[in-house]
Amino acid sequence: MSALASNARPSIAGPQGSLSLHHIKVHCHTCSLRELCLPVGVDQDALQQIDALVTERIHVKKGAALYRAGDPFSALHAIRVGSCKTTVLGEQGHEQVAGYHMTGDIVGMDGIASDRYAGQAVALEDSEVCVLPYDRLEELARHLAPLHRNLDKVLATEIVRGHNLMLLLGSFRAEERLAVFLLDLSQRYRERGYSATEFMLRLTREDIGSYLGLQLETVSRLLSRFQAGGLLQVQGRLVKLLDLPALKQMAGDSGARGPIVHA
Amino acid sequence: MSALASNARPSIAGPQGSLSLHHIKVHCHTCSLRELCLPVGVDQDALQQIDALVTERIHVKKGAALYRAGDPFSALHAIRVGSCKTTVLGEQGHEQVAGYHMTGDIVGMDGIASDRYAGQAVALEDSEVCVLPYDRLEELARHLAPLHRNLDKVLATEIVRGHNLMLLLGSFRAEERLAVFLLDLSQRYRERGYSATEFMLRLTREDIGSYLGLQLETVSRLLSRFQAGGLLQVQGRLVKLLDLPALKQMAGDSGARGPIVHA
DNA sequence: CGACTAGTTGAGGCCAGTCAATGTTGGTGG
DNA sequence: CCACCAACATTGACTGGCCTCAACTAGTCG
Repeated sequence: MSALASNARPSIAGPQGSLSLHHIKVHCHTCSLRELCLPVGVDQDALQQIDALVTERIHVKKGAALYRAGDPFSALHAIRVGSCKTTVLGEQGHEQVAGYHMTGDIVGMDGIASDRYAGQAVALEDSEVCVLPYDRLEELARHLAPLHRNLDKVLATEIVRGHNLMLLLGSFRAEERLAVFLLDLSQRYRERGYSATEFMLRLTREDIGSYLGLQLETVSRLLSRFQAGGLLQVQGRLVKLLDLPALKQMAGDSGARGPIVHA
Repeated sequence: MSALASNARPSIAGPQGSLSLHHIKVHCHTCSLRELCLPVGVDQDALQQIDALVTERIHVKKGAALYRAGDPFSALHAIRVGSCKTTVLGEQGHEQVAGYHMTGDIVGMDGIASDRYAGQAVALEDSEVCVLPYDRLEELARHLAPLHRNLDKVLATEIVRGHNLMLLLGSFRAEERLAVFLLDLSQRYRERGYSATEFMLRLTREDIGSYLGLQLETVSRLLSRFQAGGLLQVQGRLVKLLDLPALKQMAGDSGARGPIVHA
């Protein structure tokens, strides 16, 4: 229904031929994600060098893992088409969703710290991923200051994302968390040129709950409640946001953990 | 009482004189944190270069901020003596403790993402901090591969710390969170040569609660409960861990959000 | 069509939040 | 030195938000 339900993209065939039906040649400088992904703001020459180190652009089936917890770390992964969830693993095997990632996002940074991935990344739909070998990336970054800077920013942004999530999990009540989650999705879809008000949830209720520190029943109930209140419309995984201002108010205006205002 | 209650350190005077009473000259290569801080594993020559970029080693009074939310980002801060807490700031002004940092830790990474600090860092006692100008650090890292690697690891470790905290806040119950917190402190004090079982909490109950997503009353109650159960002894901020195995079991054995076992 | 997974909704209970009163500690100035 | 004050901490009583358990419905895929 919505534009983003499909991942159709404009032509991605490069100008220099050599494209087969089953394996279309993709390059950074012809990729529509140029402005979202790692190479923002680098010049043409640098772009080609970055392109050269992306040796693999792999297809990942829905439900398959880009990498697993404990795998030796070797590369970051940039999502070209599709989406995935990342998870953290507790000592006793408990798993929690740590992130939902879409087109242009980079995942796998948790592997840098200990040379092994700490969690796993699982495709939520058939996806296409650029594999960025980390040692070559690091080496290249030494010569390309803008790339170096971008790489550090990507890491730092993930740190900030984590901090904001801590705030969400530590100080927000269930309905605030869900509102923040929906608004975050809305914004990210808009940034990618999709509808900000109508989109498909690629995560199950359970995954959303895991991500937000809630039970799946709570998520389901809240969505129903939001719908009853005219904030949105839900039909399975399809969500239509009807009242963004009200959602924004719910997401924060009351102040985190503020006194409950009985309306 | 305990060794770690004081921050007394062995002599820090360098060999090359030039030390005044009020401003003792400190250098990376004579700093006792060499093995904990940024320059782990770099050679003598590189160490001198890192040392050269640390233009300031500032003293921060208890309660004073190393940096504030919104300040333009210019430097990372390495804690040489003392400790601090870092916080995240919500849109509506709500503040939550995001980290407790001690000797050798590096703070201020949240500023890299947007060239402004997202939260603030506040000293919990009179402390001494090395200021690491970021642009010079980045520049130097381009020539010193080991430093580059260390810097990235520091960032990545912060990412993993964030992920683990998400897990803690999203999937653990109150007593599990507190047990994890205490064990984390225990381990970090041990790594620094202090007692792993007897230490001073530098955070108030409120700060601990904020960090763990709990109310201060809950923290207080839990500490009392732990004491009643013989797990530890508390007297204000002084904590003596009496039963580490039991604490560890409480921290995870039940499995996060696992079924409550009525003993 | 049956088995399975995902989602919804209801009933009830518990963990932790909230409100409130009291105790304790540490710093400051008379 | 001690009185005083403010910040920090403890404990109790009560409440309520979210979890837990459970039954039922709606799609999906072999």
